[in-house]
Amino acid sequence: MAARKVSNLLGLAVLSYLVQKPQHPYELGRTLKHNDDGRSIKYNHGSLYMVFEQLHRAGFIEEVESQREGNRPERTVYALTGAGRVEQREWMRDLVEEPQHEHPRFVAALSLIAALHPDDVVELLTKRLTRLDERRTKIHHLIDDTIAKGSAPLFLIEEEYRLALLDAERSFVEGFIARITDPVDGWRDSWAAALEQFSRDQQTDRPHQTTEGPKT
Amino acid sequence: MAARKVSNLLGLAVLSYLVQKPQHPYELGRTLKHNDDGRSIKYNHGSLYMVFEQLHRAGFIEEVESQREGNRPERTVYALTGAGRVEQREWMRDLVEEPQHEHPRFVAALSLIAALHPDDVVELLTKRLTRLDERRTKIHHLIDDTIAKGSAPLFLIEEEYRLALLDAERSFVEGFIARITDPVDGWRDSWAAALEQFSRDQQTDRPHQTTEGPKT
DNA sequence: GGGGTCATGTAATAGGTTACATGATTCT
DNA sequence: AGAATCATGTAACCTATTACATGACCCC
Repeated sequence: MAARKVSNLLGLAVLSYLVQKPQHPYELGRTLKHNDDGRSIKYNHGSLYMVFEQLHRAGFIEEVESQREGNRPERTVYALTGAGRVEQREWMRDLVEEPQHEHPRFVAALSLIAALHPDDVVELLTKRLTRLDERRTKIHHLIDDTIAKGSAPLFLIEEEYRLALLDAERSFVEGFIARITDPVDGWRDSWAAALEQFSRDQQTDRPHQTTEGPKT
Repeated sequence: MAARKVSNLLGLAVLSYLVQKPQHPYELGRTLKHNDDGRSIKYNHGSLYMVFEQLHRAGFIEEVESQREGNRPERTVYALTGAGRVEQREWMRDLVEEPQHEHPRFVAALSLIAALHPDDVVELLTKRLTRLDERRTKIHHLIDDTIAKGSAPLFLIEEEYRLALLDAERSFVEGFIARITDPVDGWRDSWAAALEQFSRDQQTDRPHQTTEGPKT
C-alpha cells in the first residue's frame, strides 16, 4: 500500500466530517473542538488550514463557494470530491485492519531503563501507578457523564479502548516492580551492581565490558 | 515542567549512549541499528545529525575531537557535558513517572468508526485479530531468541510491555466484535439503520439529524 | 466607548524526512 | 577494472507549530 498523499490524521477527521456537509475550515475546527476530538486526534488551529490545503492539492476536496458575511474575512467552503470519498473510506479501512508500528514514549523509556538505578525506577514506577489510576477514574467519569447525556456507547468506544490499555499498563507496571523487588530472585541487586561497576569503569577511564547499560 | 529543549526521543537515546563514551554520529547510529533500537525509538539517518546539532546548541554535548582517518570525511566526536548528564537523567525520570497523552492511530480510527458499515467493521476487526496474533508470535520468538543468546531479561522489558498491550488490544477487539454482532442486543442493526438514514438525508439534500455518524 | 474575546486567517520558524553527493572498500 | 556497497555527511523539501494580524461582537 503506497503512502497516503496526506498523512496527518487530522486530514482523516476533516474528510470524515465533510462527508456530512461542505464546510469551511474554521467551522470544522469548532466542531472538532466541541466534540472533543482532540482527545483522539491531535488538533491545532494552525495545522487545520495546512491540512485543508494539502487535501485540496491532493484533489480530495474542492472549493464550492466563498461566502463573506458582514465584513468578516472571506470563508472558503470546501466539499468532498469523489476521490475524497474513496480516500476516507480506504484510509479508515486501513487503520482498522492493520495494526501500525508506533513509538510510544514509555517504550522508549523502557528500552533505556537500565541506565537508571533500580531503586529510583521502583519509586518512579510507583508514582506512575497513581497517575495511571487518576487517568482511569477520569475516563470512567467521562464515560458515565456522556452516557448520562444520552450518547450512544458506540461513540465512546475509543475511551473504552484507552481504558483497556491503561489497565494492561497498570498490570505490567505492577509486575515489573515485583520482578525488581522480589526478595529472593529480584533483579535489584545485580542491576545495582552492574551500574556501580559501570561507573567505576568510567572513572578509571578503562574501557568497560557492559552486560548492563545499553547493550553494545 | 517546562518543555525540553530537544524533544525528539532520538536525542534521549543519543544522550544515553554518550554516557558510555564519546562518539561520532555515524558510529552511534550503527550502534542503534545493531541493537535494534529502532523498534522502540524512531530512527532515521537524516534525523540523527539534526539531533546532534540540536543537542549541541542546547549545550548537552560538546565536540571533543575531529578525527580524520585516511581520506574519509571528517568525523566529529561528541561527548556529554554536565548539563547533558543532568538532562538525560531528568528526561528518563520524567518519562517513567508521567504517563503521556498520546495519539495512536487506532484511537483515531475508533473515534470515527461510526462512518463505516458495521459489517465491514467486523470483517476488518477480524483481520486485525490475525495481524495482532502474528505480531504476538513474532515478539515471542524475538524474546526467546534473545534470551537464548544470553541477554538479561531486563533488556527485553519493552518487548514484554508491547506484549501486554497487544494482549489487551486483542481482548478489546474481540469484545468490540461481540458487542456489534450479539444477536439479541448487538449494535449492528441500529448502527446500519442510522447509516442508511444518513445517506438518504444526503441524497435528498435535507439537513439531517445525526444520532450516529460523527457527533454534531 | 474602550477592553476583552471571538472569528478567521496568514506568515515566520523550527522540525523531520528524503534525496543527493562523494570517497573508500570489496567483490567478481 | 567496473559494479556494488559502505561510510559519512549536506542540502532540499515538506510538515507542523507558534506567533502575529485584523475586523466584529459583547459587556460594563
